Amino acid sequence: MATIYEVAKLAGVSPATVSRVFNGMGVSEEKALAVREAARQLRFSPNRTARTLRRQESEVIALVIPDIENPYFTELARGVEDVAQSAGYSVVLCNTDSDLDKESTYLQIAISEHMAGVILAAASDHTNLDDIMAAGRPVVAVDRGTGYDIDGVVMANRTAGQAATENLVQSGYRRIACITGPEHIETAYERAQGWRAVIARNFPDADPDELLRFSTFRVDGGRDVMEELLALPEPPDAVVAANNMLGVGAIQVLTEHGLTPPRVGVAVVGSLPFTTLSPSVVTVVRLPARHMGVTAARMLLERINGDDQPARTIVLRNELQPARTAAPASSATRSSAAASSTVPATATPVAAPETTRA
Amino acid sequence: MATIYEVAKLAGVSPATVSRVFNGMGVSEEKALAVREAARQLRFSPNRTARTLRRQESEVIALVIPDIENPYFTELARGVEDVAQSAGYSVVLCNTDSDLDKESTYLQIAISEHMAGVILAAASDHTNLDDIMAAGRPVVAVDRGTGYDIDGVVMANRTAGQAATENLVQSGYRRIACITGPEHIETAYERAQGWRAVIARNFPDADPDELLRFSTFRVDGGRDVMEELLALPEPPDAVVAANNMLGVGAIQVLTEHGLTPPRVGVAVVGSLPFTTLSPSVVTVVRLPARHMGVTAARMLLERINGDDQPARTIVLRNELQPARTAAPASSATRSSAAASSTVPATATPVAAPETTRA
DNA sequence: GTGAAAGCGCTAACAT
DNA sequence: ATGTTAGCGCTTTCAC
Repeated sequence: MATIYEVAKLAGVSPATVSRVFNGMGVSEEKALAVREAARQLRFSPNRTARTLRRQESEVIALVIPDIENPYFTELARGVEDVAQSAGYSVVLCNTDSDLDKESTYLQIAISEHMAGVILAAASDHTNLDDIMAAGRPVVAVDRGTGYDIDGVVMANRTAGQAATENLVQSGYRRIACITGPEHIETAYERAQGWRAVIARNFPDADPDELLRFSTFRVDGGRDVMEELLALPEPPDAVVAANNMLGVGAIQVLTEHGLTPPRVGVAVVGSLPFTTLSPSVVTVVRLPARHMGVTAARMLLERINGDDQPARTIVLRNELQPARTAAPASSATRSSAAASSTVPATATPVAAPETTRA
Repeated sequence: MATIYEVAKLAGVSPATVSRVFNGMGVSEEKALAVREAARQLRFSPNRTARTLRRQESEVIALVIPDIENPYFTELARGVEDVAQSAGYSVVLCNTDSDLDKESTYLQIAISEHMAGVILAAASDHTNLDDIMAAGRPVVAVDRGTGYDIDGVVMANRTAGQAATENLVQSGYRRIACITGPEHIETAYERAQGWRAVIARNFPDADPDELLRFSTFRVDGGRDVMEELLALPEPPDAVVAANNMLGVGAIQVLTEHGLTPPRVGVAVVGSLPFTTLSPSVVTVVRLPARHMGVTAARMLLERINGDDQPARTIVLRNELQPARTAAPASSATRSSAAASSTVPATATPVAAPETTRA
């Protein structure tokens, strides 16, 4: 590739002038034109590596996520991308596979490539950010906290778990299980806490943890644990899945056992973008993943531009999309309120964020 | 961050020696130890930007895809990642949204960041690779060709379209529509060609294109076009969806109309990882996306390492997973062969690649 | 085996 | 407004 020196020579100016043209500094119209023409002829495109080395900062931001195959995270990625792109940044996606080593490798790369900042959905609560903080790179946490005092955007997880569970209770289910992710992941724990609270309130005599299962946040995890629950002497009549993947796994297993919802009630925290269920047989607590990405990207850009106000945490509100069908007749009383609170399947709700200072 | 100069001073050696230690060149055991210790103390990590500028090559490869929200491409990404990682390369994912401008921006970045190579699922057949070829960066095409004489890995698209259609014919369906992607995308066109061939052979009197629809390769596209088909005076009794997203959209609409498969037959080219359908009511032609990623990454690494044999194209074989249920009784004769060729829902077939020289 | 020194392509003082 | 120049941190000849 051509360099600014070659362009400068062809245009009859100094390298500095070429650089100025490409960085929007003050250059006379005449010379600017000559430079652009020369650059075009030589198919010149500035060497970002050299620029980054010199400037000590690149125009790329890293989005570090635990599972690229989870539509929740790809939706998040779209939000980040859209904001970043229009601000002139490119986004590189790093998939950690929930592996702390991979995650720390990517964070190290972010440092040593002088990336402008990082948006991180931490692999666990043990993620170490010492180095990247020391390097002065802004980091925004998404989906999960980190234990560091940094900006973050999270879902209202406890509320989401509660809403999902309450909906099942109101539909008349009475043995409601909960399938969630690894206990050391904040979202998994908090959504389960929401479930716990509703169960304790409605069924004070129930052994709270008999029907609670920690697993992975993946389809397989949902499958395994659902099988386990069905094999119980007294299986549940409904289940809360703490994320989309678990929900898919659980529904698959139920379907295979001939227990398609609503024969067994299902409520899922998270959207199911690629399911093909008949309209709304499962309750969904929609998580505004795209919006989370947009918000996080905006916060990161602010930090990149030097904003140094105290760290903020933004909690995004979720939206309940109740199932249209209620529990089968064999189940107990069902509130008529539940049946009436339906929502068209095609509704595209807008998530309103509620802001909190950390 | 610390530099090699600081490490060198602390270890009592020259910067060159520090560099050698970190690049596995011959250095005495004694000095190597001192360097490592100094590096540890200073939390030194080599500056990749400087290295890349000097070496004119970085250890990252770009994976450029049209839709990061499509599970087919994320599965592909996993394959690429696994191979790349174990070879010491990191992968950055670039989402073009099927937009030629975004795509060309990313290709430009790949050049100017001196990336080691690119794996590209082209946004269309108009993708311009002149610059990146001129820069001497290896490019491997995946999923779709590019019009350039470069390495590639593709699915057997025509065969896949045929297999999907044939399965519906054998199940007794007789008015079989085809929903496919944009005509200028190779995979969309070829899968439709497979459908065309089977229809022409079995129903020579049918107007071949009455039931053919080009759309986008997205859920919405599948929905819109499925609605259109159902509104026909004589709607189809079955449909071939040319990719996973179209399949999801089509099935959603059918379900909403109370026409859940197999009342209307559905065959999909591509896997449906997140569906929750009862076991195998739709026929799936499984596409080995992960395998495609693995293969492409291996080819790219060979090129990066200087291999300069003629360009190769590898065609991956697909695998038919027939629906377990056949057409409803209202449909015409159904071959008993179809009913017997079932496959357990849990089977995880291994895709065998077949190699071809371009 | 080891060190000295040049230079990758760019940007940002500084000087004019 | 424009040119000159030093230097970002590393790798790699070239001497020794």
